[in-house]
Amino acid sequence: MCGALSSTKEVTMSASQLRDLVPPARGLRSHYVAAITEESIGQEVTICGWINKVREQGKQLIFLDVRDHTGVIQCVLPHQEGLRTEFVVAIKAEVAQRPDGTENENLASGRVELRNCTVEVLNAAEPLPFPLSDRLEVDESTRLRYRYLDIRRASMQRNLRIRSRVNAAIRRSMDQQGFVEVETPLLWTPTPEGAREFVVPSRLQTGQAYVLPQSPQIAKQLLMVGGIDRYYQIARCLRDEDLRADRQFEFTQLDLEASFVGQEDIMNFISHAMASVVEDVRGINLPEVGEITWRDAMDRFGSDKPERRFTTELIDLSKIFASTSVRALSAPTVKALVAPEPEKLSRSRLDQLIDRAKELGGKGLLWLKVIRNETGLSVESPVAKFFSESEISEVLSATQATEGDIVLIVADEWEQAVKILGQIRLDLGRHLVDGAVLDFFWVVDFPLFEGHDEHGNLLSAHHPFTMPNLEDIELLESDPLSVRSQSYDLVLNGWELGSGSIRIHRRDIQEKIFRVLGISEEDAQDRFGFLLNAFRFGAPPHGGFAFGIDRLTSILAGEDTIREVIAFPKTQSGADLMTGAPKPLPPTTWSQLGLTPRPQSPRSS
RNA sequence: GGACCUGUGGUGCAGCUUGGAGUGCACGCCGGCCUGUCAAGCCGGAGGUCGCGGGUUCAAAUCCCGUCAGGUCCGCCA
Repeated sequence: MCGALSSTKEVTMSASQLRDLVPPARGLRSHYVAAITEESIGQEVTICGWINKVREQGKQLIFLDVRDHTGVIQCVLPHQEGLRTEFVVAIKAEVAQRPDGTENENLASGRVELRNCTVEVLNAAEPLPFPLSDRLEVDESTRLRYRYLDIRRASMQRNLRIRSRVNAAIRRSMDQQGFVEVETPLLWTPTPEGAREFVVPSRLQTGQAYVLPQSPQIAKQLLMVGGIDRYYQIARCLRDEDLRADRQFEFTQLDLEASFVGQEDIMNFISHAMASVVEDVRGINLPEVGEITWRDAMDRFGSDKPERRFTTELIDLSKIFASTSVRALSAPTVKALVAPEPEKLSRSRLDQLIDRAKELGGKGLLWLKVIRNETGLSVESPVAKFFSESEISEVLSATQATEGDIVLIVADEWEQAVKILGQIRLDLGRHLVDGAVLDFFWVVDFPLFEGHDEHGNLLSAHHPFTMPNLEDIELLESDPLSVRSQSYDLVLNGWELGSGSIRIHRRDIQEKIFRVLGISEEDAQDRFGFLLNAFRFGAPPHGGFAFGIDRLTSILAGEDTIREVIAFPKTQSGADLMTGAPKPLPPTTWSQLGLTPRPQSPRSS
């Protein structure tokens, strides 16, 4: 999608705010277009940019719309051959008031025009392969093939400039809060667990490889041992995982870590940065960022990153069906959702929802349509006949559903049930939200562990250095799955912007955690010995956070995918359509690395 | 690894269900006209391997199979 006319985009940056961004002109130009106003009438100016449109009006009159990144202005000149769209020009001219009745209110510069123009063509241009107008939709692969042209479009200009301001606001906030920007290596070593990493074979030591960091996690903890106290970095992270609308191989995080502080302090640091960004980009004061516990988020919204901008919540029916004879509902947890816009749920749409529930790993989904008959409210459903009278009336009272409503029900293990219904809640309601609203909040009290691996060992929910909640430390051996961690996520509009935790700095607790994770001492030494060694020499208590700047920027820009806020993104299959990367390498390059590629990959054959 | 959607002059679409000549619309491009246009207008013109390969058929953009590319999602992403 590249439509730039949605309301969210208009609230992002007004014309007057844009004008504030216009830098002083230098070089060939005396003015940026947005700096030319009615106050400039009578002045001589030189503007530089691209011809946006040529309107020939006969032999004696041509209108040229000239564009720079700040705006478009009309130039009036007598007939002149050889001017075409997207030619690069410098125009020396006089600013004049437009004649009465010819003002254009759709143009910021529409009350003035340039006259007595001297047009210098700095460079010609062939006709473009696609129109640059934001009003016209263009296939994304075409845009990516000619990304340098796509970037000329107003929406990309705006998005990349918003991104720059996001970065600047973050740096300002971090600086104010006493954080030190430290760069960490890109060519590094594998980190424990987590995402698949990109590998860079070593030429000097063939057979060995560096790994590109999925995040600077370990590095920043080492900086705490090094006494940096408050570190941050706008860091590129690389993960060799499948791409999505909100995921690229390489993405950018604000990464920070601080010593001698607790969870609330870290959350305050981040909230300060967010407030700084929102104030800069949206011009509004961010209200205090609220909190919700993980348990609460899952129970009410079926997600650890709830979209709260529409109010439909999951309703617990487990008690009603605790001893039911409806076989599909005999499960530990029974959750219900009163569908928004039930009139849109045709029989076939409901069948799709059942398939969706199965796709999400569930056994299915029941639906009850609430109808009115002689005796009052009742339900219509393929499974209605299995329900007892009292079950139906209890469901109706628990859900407050009325005539015409459709109640969707999922029964399963608690986490499975809420997740499935939570996703369906999103599928049905996501389009109902007000795009201009920013709903920031913290999710806290995550569990320390999530389930077991194939060997029966516990799995870290965050990472193995996450500090348990000290109140729960006794439960580590007896009931580990109920141990809460000192970790926290920041959620914005149903997207997980980022997460963080207080780290373990005490050896005894770390050993205990490794034990329940099934990581032996040798194992630990082998995988992250350098970190454990560092911790032997006086590691301060510390914790940190990281959040995705691509996601934050795309939300602030009102875009649906992070590709819209990345200058040169890759496609879902990891290709760069402009350069053709990834490409085959010449045999000598492989052999220098001590590698032999498999003769033919399915892709290149 | 899997599911679904899309692929038609430079761009965006329609045509596909129900097979019958590359048929249509809008934008752009080229030429002409036009002295106040601004999504300019009017007239004329050029531009196509219907993603690719195979099959069915007298006949395929259309039906079937495969494949490639792009997208959305599941798995994956501590």
